[in-house]
Amino acid sequence: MRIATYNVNGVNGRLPVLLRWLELTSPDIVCLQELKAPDDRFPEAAIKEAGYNAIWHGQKSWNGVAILARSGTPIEVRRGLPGDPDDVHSRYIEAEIDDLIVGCLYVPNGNPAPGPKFDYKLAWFKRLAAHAKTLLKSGKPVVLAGDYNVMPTEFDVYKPERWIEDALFRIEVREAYARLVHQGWTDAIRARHPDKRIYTFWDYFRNAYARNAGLRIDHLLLSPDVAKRLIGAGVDGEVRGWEKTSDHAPTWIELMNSPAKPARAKKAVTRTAAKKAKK
DNA sequence: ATGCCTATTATTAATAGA
Repeated sequence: MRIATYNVNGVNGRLPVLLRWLELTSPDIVCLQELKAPDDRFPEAAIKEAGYNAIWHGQKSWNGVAILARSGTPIEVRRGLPGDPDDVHSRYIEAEIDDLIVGCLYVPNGNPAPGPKFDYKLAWFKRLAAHAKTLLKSGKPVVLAGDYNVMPTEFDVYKPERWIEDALFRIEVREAYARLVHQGWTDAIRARHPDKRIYTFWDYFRNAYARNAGLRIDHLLLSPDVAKRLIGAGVDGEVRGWEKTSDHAPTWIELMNSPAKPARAKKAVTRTAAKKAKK
């Protein structure tokens, strides 16, 4: 099964692009960010027509997140992160889809940094990490997918030195991301492609896409059970080249449909056999 | 160091994004 995350940058303005991409790649589950629409302006009918059930948490002008599922209905289990009842931004929604828990998130941008927006980003990240830990402890299979607004390492930026002071790359944010992953999550794209330059975002400015001046800021973090089922991961980069497109590209993982026991057992045997053969 | 580009909201300019 395929799970994708896509910062659409306006779900109504990008609707033709979104529908074309859904038709083309048929992901089973989709996490959307930056709907930029209030709840009553979510294009439910068009999404339904495309074959998806959806839940969403909208907001006027900015933010907004949604989860789409092709088979079955996403059952909403949470909207908003715990820890701050005064936080009015629509940046987190969580669903149960079959046996899987899917958290769809949109981390604050945080610029300019330092400043109150950066403080909000760090505080939000702290709440995300606390909730992520709770999810891990639950022992359920979990995917936390979305726009994290952080490039984890220098390898994830076209020109790291330009971004040192930026809220997406400041050391505090990189460390917060590293600590989150260290809880026991797998950064799926990096796990599948350890040596490959991969970007998920290209600025509208400066002809960034044509120059491949990109950032890797959209991530799918997998709990241990889900990580064992990971058989593929990638970015639908060509979508970034379409007309009236988002500045982000859809980012996805492919999971084995059932727990990975038989395949893993086979692999382990093969490795042991290879070792013995060497001796 | 800054603008560049693109969207939304509200009316021609401001704000946010990354």
